[in-house]
Amino acid sequence: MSTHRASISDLAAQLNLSVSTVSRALSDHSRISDATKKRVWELARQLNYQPNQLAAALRKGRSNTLGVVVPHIDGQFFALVVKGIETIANQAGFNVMICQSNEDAAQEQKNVETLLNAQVDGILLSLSLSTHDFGYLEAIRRRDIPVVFFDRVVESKDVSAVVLNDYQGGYEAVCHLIEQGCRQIAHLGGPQHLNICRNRYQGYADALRHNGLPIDPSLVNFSDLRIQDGRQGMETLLNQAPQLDAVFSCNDLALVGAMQIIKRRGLRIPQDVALAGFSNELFDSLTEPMLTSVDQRCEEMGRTAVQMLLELINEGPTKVAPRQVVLQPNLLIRESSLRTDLLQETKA
Amino acid sequence: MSTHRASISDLAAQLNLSVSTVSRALSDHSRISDATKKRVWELARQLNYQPNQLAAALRKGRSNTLGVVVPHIDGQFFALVVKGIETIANQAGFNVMICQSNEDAAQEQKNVETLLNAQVDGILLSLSLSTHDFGYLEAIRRRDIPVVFFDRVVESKDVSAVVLNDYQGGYEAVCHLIEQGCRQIAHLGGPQHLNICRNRYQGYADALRHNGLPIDPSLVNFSDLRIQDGRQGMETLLNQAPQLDAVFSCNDLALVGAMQIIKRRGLRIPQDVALAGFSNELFDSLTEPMLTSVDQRCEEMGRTAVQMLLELINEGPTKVAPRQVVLQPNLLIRESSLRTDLLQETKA
DNA sequence: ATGAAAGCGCTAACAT
DNA sequence: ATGTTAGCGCTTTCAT
Repeated sequence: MSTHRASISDLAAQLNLSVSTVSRALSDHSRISDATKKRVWELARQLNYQPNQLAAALRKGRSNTLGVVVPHIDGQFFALVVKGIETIANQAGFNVMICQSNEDAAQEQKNVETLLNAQVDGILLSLSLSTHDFGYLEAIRRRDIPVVFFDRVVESKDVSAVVLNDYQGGYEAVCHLIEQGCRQIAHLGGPQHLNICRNRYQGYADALRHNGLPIDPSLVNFSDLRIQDGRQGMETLLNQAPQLDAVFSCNDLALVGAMQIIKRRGLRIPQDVALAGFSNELFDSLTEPMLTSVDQRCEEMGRTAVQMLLELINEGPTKVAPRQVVLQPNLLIRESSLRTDLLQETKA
Repeated sequence: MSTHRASISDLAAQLNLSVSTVSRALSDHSRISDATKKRVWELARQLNYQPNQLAAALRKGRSNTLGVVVPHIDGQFFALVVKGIETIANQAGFNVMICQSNEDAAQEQKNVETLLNAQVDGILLSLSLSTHDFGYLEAIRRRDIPVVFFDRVVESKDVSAVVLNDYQGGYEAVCHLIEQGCRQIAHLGGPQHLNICRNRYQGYADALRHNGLPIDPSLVNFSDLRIQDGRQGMETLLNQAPQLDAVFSCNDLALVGAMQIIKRRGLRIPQDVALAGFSNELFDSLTEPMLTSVDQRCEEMGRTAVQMLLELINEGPTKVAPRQVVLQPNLLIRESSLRTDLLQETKA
């Protein structure tokens, strides 16, 4: 017995049928007799027939494969988004090819080309931090391959995209701190050329304003939000505004740094200083106290993005108008901000 | 101008050449004149010709795609392994398709079938926790598709695999604790039916033995190693062996739980109790004190596994004998175990 | 140095 | 209900 893989024509030959009949039988075509179908299926099982998807893809002009480009796959956020993408894509019978741009615009462009050459049916794309020139995206449009952006998106009404409402996340977190009785709320902000950081800051500012609180520049510190930036930022804030009673951070890493400084100074969390961050990182439940944070609904973002993409693929990119979906964030209240007894720990 | 994608025959028609000549020119065949090559390349550039890899793959019987099956993609470990895999695979001109089994044996089998149907040239596989029946792997062998296992492997000399030396990791961590002056070293162990947990425990036991220390059952606690297991395990250990002066944990999550209990009891780390864990999780540098841990060389594992797979693909699976690569772990010493002044913080 | 022709395995008109 | 035929875009023998 050879190691030869059974093909449709093998089945056809053994059954004295034409390849087309076998092909139809395999796909349960309505005008093939039940008897024939049974014979075909039985032999296919026996010979362990597996369709050659490459050939089918070539013929049909459709690979049943989706391409994904993310800045990186390590780190909680994109890993979860990808998980969401895979779940839905597989359910719909699509394979997924994942590429990492490593935050590099050139690599991102190469990734896209790779995916196009692999004849993917659609692309899910989250831009690298260094991508400023979007010209190369023309290549995708020229090929009529649908694209859906997620999280890091081209800000345009002409593209399909799904993003989180970062503004709302900041707004809710700060409102929560105010509800807990905080009145001097500081902010650790990120690079303001990034829309997510800008929006979170805007949410912070508006929450203060709507509650009749002033925006005090000495309560705001911008940085790159690494852990050491959080430490340094907190030192600065405590020096120039020792009366502060809460911190809202644009990410959780900087918040951990801030927390270290606060503890070191002998201040109590949340009684003296309440803390809230952004991203609901895994470690938020490992610190003491556990950190309140805005959840970004990563998996949902992934699921939504694929659903939009599948729609574009099935309807044809010209028929469906581009739209922008905005997901609502989910504030997870933990010990670091809860001054009352009720501890609301939702999900993870 | 149509949205039609240029194909080889388009180029051939426009240049009054045959498709075969154009095909050869594009692949820089030696017996095509430089003049012709230049004409072909020029027009290809103009028309933005992109080869249809599907067609080439069908013809060549080679898809230039590798399949990867991991238990899950979130979580530091596999994300980093995948990163390593992608790096090398892309360098070698291979695409990568990633599937998640979600620790489910049935899903894992489906993933493998999906990859085989997608005509991948090789498969990288890390087994799910629930995989006990390896019969389905026969399907891969029947197709002569090379496979390399990593981390969670089939323990057999007949398969190619790359794993970490978990025994050595446990051994080194415990030797380090002994060097720091600890003599009553406790162990938080994982499920002993998992070879990684068993090996780490063996490393612990042998390190004690080789240093003339007794193995005291009241210093050992087995669990599933979630954070709450770590807390509970530590309570138990401290109750039944209050004299303990160090803990080696089979993973870092349980160690965090243990740390919380130790702090709560007012014991100092590392002066009263020194701590060492396993996996070098991201949060190890966020806790106070920072946690000593055994790094698993995730990216290197990924890189090594692809290299082995590419070798199998290029040489043919029958020509290269299966081999098992064992990577040496890397102990990262941080504050939680360092009783002297020298703080050795290597890499991240 | 170039061309003609076959074929990878499949699907889908277009017959009958 | 089944068969015939063409072709997806490419590579590769075999000619010349």
